[in-house]
Amino acid sequence: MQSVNLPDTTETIAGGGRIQRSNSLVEDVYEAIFAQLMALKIAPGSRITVDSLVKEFNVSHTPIREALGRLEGEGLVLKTHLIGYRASPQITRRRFDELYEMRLLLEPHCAAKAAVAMDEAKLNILLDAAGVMSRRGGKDDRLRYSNFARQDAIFHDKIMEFSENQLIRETLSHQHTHFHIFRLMFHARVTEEALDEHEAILAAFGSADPDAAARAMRIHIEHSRDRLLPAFD
Amino acid sequence: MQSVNLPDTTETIAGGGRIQRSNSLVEDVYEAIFAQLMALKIAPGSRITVDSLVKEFNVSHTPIREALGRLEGEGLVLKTHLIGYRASPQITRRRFDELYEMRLLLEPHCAAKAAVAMDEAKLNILLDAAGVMSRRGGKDDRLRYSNFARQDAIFHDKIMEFSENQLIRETLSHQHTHFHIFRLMFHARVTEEALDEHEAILAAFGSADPDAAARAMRIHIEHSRDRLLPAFD
DNA sequence: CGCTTTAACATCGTATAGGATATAGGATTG
DNA sequence: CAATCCTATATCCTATACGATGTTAAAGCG
Repeated sequence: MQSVNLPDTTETIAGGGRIQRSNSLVEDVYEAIFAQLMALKIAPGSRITVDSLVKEFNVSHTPIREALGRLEGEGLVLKTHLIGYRASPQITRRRFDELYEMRLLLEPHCAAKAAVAMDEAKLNILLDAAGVMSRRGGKDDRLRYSNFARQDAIFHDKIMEFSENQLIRETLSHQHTHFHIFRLMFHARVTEEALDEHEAILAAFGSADPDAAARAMRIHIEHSRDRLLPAFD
Repeated sequence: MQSVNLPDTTETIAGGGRIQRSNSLVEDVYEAIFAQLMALKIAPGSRITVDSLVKEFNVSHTPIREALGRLEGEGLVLKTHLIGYRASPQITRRRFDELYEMRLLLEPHCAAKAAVAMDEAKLNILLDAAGVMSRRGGKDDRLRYSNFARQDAIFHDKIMEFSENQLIRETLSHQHTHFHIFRLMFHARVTEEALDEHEAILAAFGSADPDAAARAMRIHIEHSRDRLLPAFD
């Protein structure tokens, strides 16, 4: 009788009548640790002992070790022999620069491709993701930023999806997990600027203009970089 | 008393006198499975049962599961609950296209950066990696291709290293593992063309010309793609 | 005060057992 | 004869106990 005190993902039935098979314990444990990393409940660099997770989740060593191995493969945790696991350290300034250099190489190009493939359905999805409607929704700053971070992630991810390069999409999405932790650590404030930039990208999509989309995306990423840069001071 | 019948990586002493601590069993098992995947001893898509590895390596379930988890995190194996692990399936045509699209976005840019940062020491490393000396070395076609594949990988990786973006380097290196398996499956023949293209890149590096380097890299990748494309017929 | 020794502790790995599920092959039934 | 059901085996999944080994930190000594 084991129980992972977590979002209950055991045996859900989708609308189509398809039975979504219940996840394995490894899966649940993985999700649980992942969520704790993303929520900073486990701080970057801090140690993660198997035993503490055993007690916390009420499961045995086996599935926890396997889940930690998977997290290690994804680069979210590190392992040192005979010392144990620890959360990956905070992103460095150097890594930050590298990430933005890569984003600038990939995302404008993909934005241009997405603009070509744009149609009304996709545009609506992006409008929704950008949260144009709920722009002035937040009162609490922290909650507001949390919402923005999620929206921003979905917005970019959807554009990558529409650009029809799954590999690039996965690559950036993977990097985003690290980046998300970095942003949360400094709970950067949402600036109206970022939302304006999103709308500029949307405008380019609206007119299905690939060059304008690439340009708007480039500017957005560059400004995003510059907004976050002070975090390293 | 357990023994992984594998390249003996237990306790090596580097030149500097530093003691490289003996790897954990998980590490050894990971390396062993990885090597088998890269050597096609485990075919893409084929099942990988824990028990068979237990018998083969003479170790218990625990480190094997942890190592398999790590491989899963890296995308080299897939897991289905209550069915088990299997090697990731062969790369699809679609994925192949996506990979080359991404390479074309990243590598020419990095080649240009590398050209700017080029000096004699780096150039010599690249000349060595390109195997300019041993160009006509191989007699056996298969062995010859195996050598070329390794050289090509190192050549590109070194260029990424010199372009000083570790993230891009890691990203491409990671993709290369999948790509390597694909290439081996079709044991493509080495063409003199590829070696000529490498030398064209080297020439651009020799004159520290970033534009020429980017151009040569772009051409090389495009040709590489076209050479491998017939594999999908 | 600094170094060495030692003891407590944590991690790593082994071995084993039992429950759950998938897959294959045979038996039953229409 | 074909389709369905059922049983048996292999495999996976998890839990648990134990031993081996290395780390860590405190204690002792020069």
